[in-house]
Amino acid sequence: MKVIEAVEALAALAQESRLVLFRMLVQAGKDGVSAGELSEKLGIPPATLSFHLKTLVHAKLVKSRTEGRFVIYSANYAGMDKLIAYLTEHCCAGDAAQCAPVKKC
Amino acid sequence: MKVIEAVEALAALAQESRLVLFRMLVQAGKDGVSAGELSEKLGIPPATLSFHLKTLVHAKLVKSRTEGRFVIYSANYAGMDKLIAYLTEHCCAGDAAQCAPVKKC
DNA sequence: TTAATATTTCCATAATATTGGAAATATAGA
DNA sequence: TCTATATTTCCAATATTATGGAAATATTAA
Repeated sequence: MKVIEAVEALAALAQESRLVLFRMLVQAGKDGVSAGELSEKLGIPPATLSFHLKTLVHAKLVKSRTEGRFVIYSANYAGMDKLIAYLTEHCCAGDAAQCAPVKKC
Repeated sequence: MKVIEAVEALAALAQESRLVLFRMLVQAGKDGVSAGELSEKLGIPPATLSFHLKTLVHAKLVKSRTEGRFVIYSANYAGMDKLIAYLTEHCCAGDAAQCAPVKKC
């Protein structure tokens, strides 16, 4: 993962609405949630939510599929894995023993 | 870790100069690096760098100590651990098997 | 085809973040 | 004390991001 990609993924999560949104999608699992349901549950107007979803999709943390008139969004676990791997690597660089997450494993 | 704290830590890292800066501090280890040396190595003017350092310190990802006229900055591994733990938890919530970082452990 | 529903794009406004020169602050040494 | 060095704060310009109403697009069902 390149620095720019990491920055984009971090920026996508560095906003309260989007972090809450992402958590909701992670909890929803593979089935995902429609844009409308997300808008309603989060109390965010459709246009605003669409902007945030686009940001997360572009950062490869969320994916979408179309089902009829509905667009279903779901967490992209692979993208999140890459981000966590990047952070873990750079957190531990030079001295792995300093990094608790690795010690715990 | 609360959502707001996670957002602040993510935002602190979601900027290229700061992510590169943080990586440099992680690699430098406990000894840390002075503000001036960071400014020179990164090619960022002192005032701008000071702004970025303040952002990282406020997010608890970096700490500083004063040595004479110098201010030495170093990575706060504990803070980074908390962020990674938060992300790992919320990445895996609901179905731990989906999350590669956990499977690898 | 027409009406209803779902979502996105367009656009303007508002809010927040970034940048860096210049001045202010702080410490060390002569 | 005076000067040099290190860093931060102040401040204003610039850039980026967030917000949401209204219009546009797309699909379904009647």
